[in-house]
Amino acid sequence: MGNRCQFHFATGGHLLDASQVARGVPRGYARAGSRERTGLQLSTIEDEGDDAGPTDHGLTPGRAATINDIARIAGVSKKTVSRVINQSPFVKADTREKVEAVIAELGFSPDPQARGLAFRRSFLIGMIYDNPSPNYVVNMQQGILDAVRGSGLELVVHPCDRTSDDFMANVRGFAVRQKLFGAVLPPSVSEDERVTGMLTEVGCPYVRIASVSLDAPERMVVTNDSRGAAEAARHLVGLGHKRIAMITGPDLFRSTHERGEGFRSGLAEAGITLEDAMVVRGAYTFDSGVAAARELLSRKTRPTAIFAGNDEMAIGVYQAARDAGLDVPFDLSIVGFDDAPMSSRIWPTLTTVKLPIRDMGRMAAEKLLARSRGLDPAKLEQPEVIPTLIARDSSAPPRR
Amino acid sequence: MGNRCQFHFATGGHLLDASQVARGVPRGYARAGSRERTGLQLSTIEDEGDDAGPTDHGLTPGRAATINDIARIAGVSKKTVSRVINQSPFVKADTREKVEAVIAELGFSPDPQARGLAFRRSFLIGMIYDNPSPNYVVNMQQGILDAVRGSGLELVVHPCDRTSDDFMANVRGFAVRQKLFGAVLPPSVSEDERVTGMLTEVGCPYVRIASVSLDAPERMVVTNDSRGAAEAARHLVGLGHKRIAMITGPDLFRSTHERGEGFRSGLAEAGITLEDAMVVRGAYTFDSGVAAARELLSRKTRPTAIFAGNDEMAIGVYQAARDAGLDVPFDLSIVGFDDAPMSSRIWPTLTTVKLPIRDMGRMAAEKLLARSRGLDPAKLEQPEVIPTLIARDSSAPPRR
DNA sequence: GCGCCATGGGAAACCGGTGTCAATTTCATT
DNA sequence: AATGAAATTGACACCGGTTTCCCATGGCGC
Repeated sequence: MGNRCQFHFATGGHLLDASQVARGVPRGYARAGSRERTGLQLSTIEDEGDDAGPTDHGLTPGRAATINDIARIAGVSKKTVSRVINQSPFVKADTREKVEAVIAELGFSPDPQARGLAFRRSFLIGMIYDNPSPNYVVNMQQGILDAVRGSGLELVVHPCDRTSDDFMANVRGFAVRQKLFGAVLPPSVSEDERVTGMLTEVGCPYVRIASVSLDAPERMVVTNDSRGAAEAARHLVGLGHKRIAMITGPDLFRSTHERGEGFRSGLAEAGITLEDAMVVRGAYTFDSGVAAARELLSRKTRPTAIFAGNDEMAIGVYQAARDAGLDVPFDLSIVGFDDAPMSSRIWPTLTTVKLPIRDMGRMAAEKLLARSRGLDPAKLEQPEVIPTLIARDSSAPPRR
Repeated sequence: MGNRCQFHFATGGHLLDASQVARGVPRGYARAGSRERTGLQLSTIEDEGDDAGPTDHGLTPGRAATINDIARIAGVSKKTVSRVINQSPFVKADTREKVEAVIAELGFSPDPQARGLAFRRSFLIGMIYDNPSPNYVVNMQQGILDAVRGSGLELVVHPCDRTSDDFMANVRGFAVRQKLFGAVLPPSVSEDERVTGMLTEVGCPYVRIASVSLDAPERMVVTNDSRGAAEAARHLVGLGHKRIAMITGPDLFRSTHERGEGFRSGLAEAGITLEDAMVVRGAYTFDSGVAAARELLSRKTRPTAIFAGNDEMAIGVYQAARDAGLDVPFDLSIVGFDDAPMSSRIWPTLTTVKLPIRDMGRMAAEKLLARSRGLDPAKLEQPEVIPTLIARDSSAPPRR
């Protein structure tokens, strides 16, 4: 077996050969400034090619350049290099240029670990979630990465189980140990006050993503689920439906309430009342959707349209409809929520309410970043995220 | 150019107040050993509750305990504490116990940044991928996390675009800057020799996940896609199909070849030849599946069964079949590959070949970890991952 | 020419760990 | 009891940055 990077030692091997330390990677740096004691500047990072062939400066080849190398070669102290890196305004223009030239030439980039150690804060954003939907999770990750691209920040994923005994200790340990730069909390973790309280206590910045404002604006990305659900109601009403039912999510989720209320009020606008008998609780799972729909469809006067709290359950409704011999959309219209990938592939394609999850992730990360920049007020007061209705083939006027 | 990611503070704001530094978090530690110059022991971490109320030792409250505190209180040098943390065998039993008691009492846990700085290696595992399937990505992340739980390692996700110009510089920058503990490379990144070559060059350990062995066993998790595809072929042959077609993936992917060859040889076992005319290239996307199936179904003698290289395309076949007025499975049997979540929700449910993605992620991470432990040979020589056929409702004997 | 003040820049300590290497103990032997 | 090897332990430098504190410099007003 190859012994590249042997880490064990019981066998006498020793590990992590220091000679294997990586080489430098080129970067570029930005300008601008603040006061001394600037603290935690994120550098603008561009991964350049390997083209910047450094002329020999007496560096050990194979060893990444450090701030000391830059200082020596540029003929300044390391503190001055640090000032340049951190965009301190107290550096004369020509000194700055000289240092930046050396930095560029050697492809120097500051070590995040060393920087983090000195800053008492890492350059890691944690995404802490307890959400079973791969689509949601991946899109949100993408969004967060969209926002941090080039900032030197990285994304650490931390799925967890909110019902587990050690949930709080686990999350706390994660945040504290990693000295997180910030945490992004999607539902349902975002709705857990224990978590936000604990994060505040340990000094970890966070941004919550939820269907209702639960915190200060700079710590919230609010998705107006209620409005999306109302939109769904209007859509069904517009098609001429009167006997309308809904399958809600589990009580545990804030979105269950918002989507329920939104739908109810959307119907109310048209003078239609969502009867209690027409509301069945689901669990945001496929199976619960099947069961709930079966129940609804067995009513003496069955609904002509069903709004499910999420797509997963809506797809379950398809199955119940099939079992009942109902034709979708003519015998039964179905509307979901989320726009899961499946929704546009199933037949008939599912009318649903789409949440721009990736954008939400990006916005959340941008709020986290805003603190380290000039506290961009525009970023901090981003308007609510408005879901959009995507009308597809699962909804149609009720058969007369 | 957009100025997203401005880090300037022209506005004078400075960030991340150092006073926000987090507090300590309780931990426990493990034993075992090696020789001096041990290096990089992963500690066993248990997130205990907040119960370990430390008796006063004159620590600044609100500040996490450091190795210095432990040393002072235990009456030993910090180096000895370090030895205990790193499970060095050169510590007398009673000294170790004394130190461990203090560590437990104060809930001390070593700072990964400081440790990483000294080790010249971080405690981060990078998952570097270019894979559009949320299901694949999330499951693999889960698997990796399954393996690293309690080890103090964290997972940093790094999606990327293999066709991008700065792909290599980007990945290299990531690995070098973060001094990754290791990288997990799922397809298609795992098949890119430029990446593995670069990682080797910069001294970053990695494990590749692919449908064929491309590297030393300790750096490979091999999924026998070929065997899975052969299983699919046997399944269809067993049902009595003779006119069988296949929709392959894009040439770019190794799995395309493996699945193609496996299917071909599976049919060959039964004396059936997969005619070239019955093989259409897809792109692993829904739309390409629809298009490919349309083409196949327009042949003078249309196939009675279609094997698609992945579920996404298989679902596309459903649509083409519907458009052609064919009943699945009686007019046309469909078999996919992956067992995407959608496959068990669509109707008729899709017969498919399931890859234990989560397990694959776990195995990959375990190989990474094995290096830092006692090089568990069992972990390093794990057998191939065998996909399993899941027979559902989309396949049936061909109509007479 | 002198004193003052604002600014640019450097020396040294420090962040919280680990590696090196020598000093101190412990213990079996002679 | 002296001796030498092996087992333990600690002092100190160092990882690669940042912060604190202080000095040097230069322009300006008198």
